Amino acid sequence: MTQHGSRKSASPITAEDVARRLGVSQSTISRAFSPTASISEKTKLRVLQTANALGYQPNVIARSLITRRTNIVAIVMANLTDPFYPVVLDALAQHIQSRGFQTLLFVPSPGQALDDVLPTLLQYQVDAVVLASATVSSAMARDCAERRMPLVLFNRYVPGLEVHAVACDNVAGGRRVADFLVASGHARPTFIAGEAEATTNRDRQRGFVSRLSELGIRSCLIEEGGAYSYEAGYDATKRLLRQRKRPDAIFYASDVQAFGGMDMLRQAGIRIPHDISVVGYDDVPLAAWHGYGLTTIRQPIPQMVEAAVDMLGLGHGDHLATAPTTRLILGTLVERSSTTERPGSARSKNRR
Amino acid sequence: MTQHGSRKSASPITAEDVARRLGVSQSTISRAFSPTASISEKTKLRVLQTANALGYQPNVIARSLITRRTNIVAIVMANLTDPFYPVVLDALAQHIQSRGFQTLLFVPSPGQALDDVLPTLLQYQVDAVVLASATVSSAMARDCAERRMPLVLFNRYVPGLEVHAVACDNVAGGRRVADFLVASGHARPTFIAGEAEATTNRDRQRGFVSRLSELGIRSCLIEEGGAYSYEAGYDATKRLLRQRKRPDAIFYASDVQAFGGMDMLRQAGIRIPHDISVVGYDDVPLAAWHGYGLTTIRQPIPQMVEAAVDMLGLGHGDHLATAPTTRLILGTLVERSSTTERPGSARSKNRR
DNA sequence: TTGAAAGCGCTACCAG
DNA sequence: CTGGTAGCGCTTTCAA
Repeated sequence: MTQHGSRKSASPITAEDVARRLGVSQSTISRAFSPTASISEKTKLRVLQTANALGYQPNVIARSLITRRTNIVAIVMANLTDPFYPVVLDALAQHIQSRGFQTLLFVPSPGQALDDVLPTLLQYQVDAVVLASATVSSAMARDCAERRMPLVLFNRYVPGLEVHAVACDNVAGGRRVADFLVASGHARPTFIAGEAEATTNRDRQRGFVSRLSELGIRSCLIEEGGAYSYEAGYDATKRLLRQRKRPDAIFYASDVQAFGGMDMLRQAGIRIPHDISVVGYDDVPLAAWHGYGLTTIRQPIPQMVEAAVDMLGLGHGDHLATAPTTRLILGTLVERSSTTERPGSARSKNRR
Repeated sequence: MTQHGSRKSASPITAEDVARRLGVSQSTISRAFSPTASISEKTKLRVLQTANALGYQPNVIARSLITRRTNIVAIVMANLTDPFYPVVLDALAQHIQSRGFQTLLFVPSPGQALDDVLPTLLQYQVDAVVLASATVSSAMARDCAERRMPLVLFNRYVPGLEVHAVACDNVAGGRRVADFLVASGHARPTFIAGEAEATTNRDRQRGFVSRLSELGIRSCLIEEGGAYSYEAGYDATKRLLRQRKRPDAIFYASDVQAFGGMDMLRQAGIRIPHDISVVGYDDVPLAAWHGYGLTTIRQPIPQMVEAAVDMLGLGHGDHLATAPTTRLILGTLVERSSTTERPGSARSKNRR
């Protein structure tokens, strides 16, 4: 239908070209592509028609120079090899696109500090930034605030800092797991931690331990994991098994670690859930696979993504209006085959 | 060290601001940020210093308007939930960044045609496009060529079309698996296909079947998978097991399918590799996990990514010089615990 | 409703 | 080496 071609031009067609062809002013071309501009339906049609015939499309880069909005949102995300983040990225990118924005992805290289990447993104005049990797220093947060640059932390937050953030309610998640394990009759639960510094890790641990304590279990064993990774889960579990007293349940700070742990347990001849129940956190797609059937806390990615994008206040400048807040969203426990009732359990019903 | 701040300006600092402050021309500021421009070391230092003090950074959007290069590469990628692509994206993005470019990520929504997204990307004046999702129509390829827009297909190609493409040599990969399985004494191999239309799938099947045939096995069973997914592998395997004669080896068109298949086989009480050997394709990180230990063809992602980025000819315009070519890169077989020697095997050595 | 003109922030060319 | 000047392609006044 459209017939581009013929022109072997390296330099693309401009509004000027279309204008000349139609014998109208260049402004008229511009107006034809602006929904709010006042232009007669008739000329608008003529313009769009020949624009299409010539293969003309407005140069949004040039536009952004005057409108001061690029319609680009930056996403900073490392950990792409962790199965959790691709799901987040997929949801984020699609959500952003559906609002008419594009996604500039930044993947920090291993040693790269965030302080390096933010200036680069700012140079690109992005309209907003989502940080799903590392956190932000107070200096950078201030910088962004001064530049009126919407910034939201995803799945992390900085306690004392005035920054928008959205995360799963990890404390509540940890508590939920404690409730669940105790209710199903577990007496010697263990927590295997993840990335030591991460708020996610700390909150999950804190919620878990404190709730256990409230329920009368004060001796929760804690094994450091060191990282949110398969190997970390595997190794930590190996270390754990050297202890004299074996736990009857293990709560891993993340699903990937749980997978490593489950593989380790099975190698050691320990049956799941018969000998040890296993619980993870995230509910990555893998958790539902038959090979694992992992009971876990589901991070409500759709809601989290929606909240994050809302906070950016794309389009209207209402981001500026709202004071920086941390939105915590409740996860839900998804019960699968990696956990079971222990004798003496308070619950009598069987499930699923 | 740097002291931004003080200015509560919503409008960012421009080169003009810095110039005024220093009592020099705006051109001088520009030159200080251009490596090739001729400017005395002394004034350059002065400029950079006060620029830094004022928090000034060149607006690359404005720059790109005149240089006609945005230093942005677009990546189109769906399938983010397939464990293979995040690894690719990670490598691609980092590689692109290391060359001083940024990545504009486009994730097509489920039903969205590629014909929709390309115009959008072109509006953003990206310097190049990597297509790692779907393929390109000849009309679009022509469009890109006319606009001198470097375009490379990743992990796919269009047979009759003049477009740059890089992919694993899937035919060779399929043949390699055939060689391996026959050499290790397998007599009744089966292929479980993936996404029917994908060149990757077809090539793997073709290489596998043709090589088997050369080796004297003409009766290779083929089961349609329909998709590169865990469920597809699981279901296809279930169907397969209803056949009267059970295979002694299954080659899945992709790792994810193999995982689904392995879980199915185990549920059916079939031992891997004792009863059936399993081979996948991709070598996603998961394949190395203890729970699967999948023998598979490793896609050489680093080389593929490097080749792709080279083909884009970022920076110098040498993309235009080279005629569109399809670069196929050899994968390697990674042997793990999902395969074993069968009695009567030509190979006598045991392994790992 | 339309056209002319003034920039958005920058690079690039031209003199000096 | 530096300062002026002319745009890059577009949006947006301001008149007509």
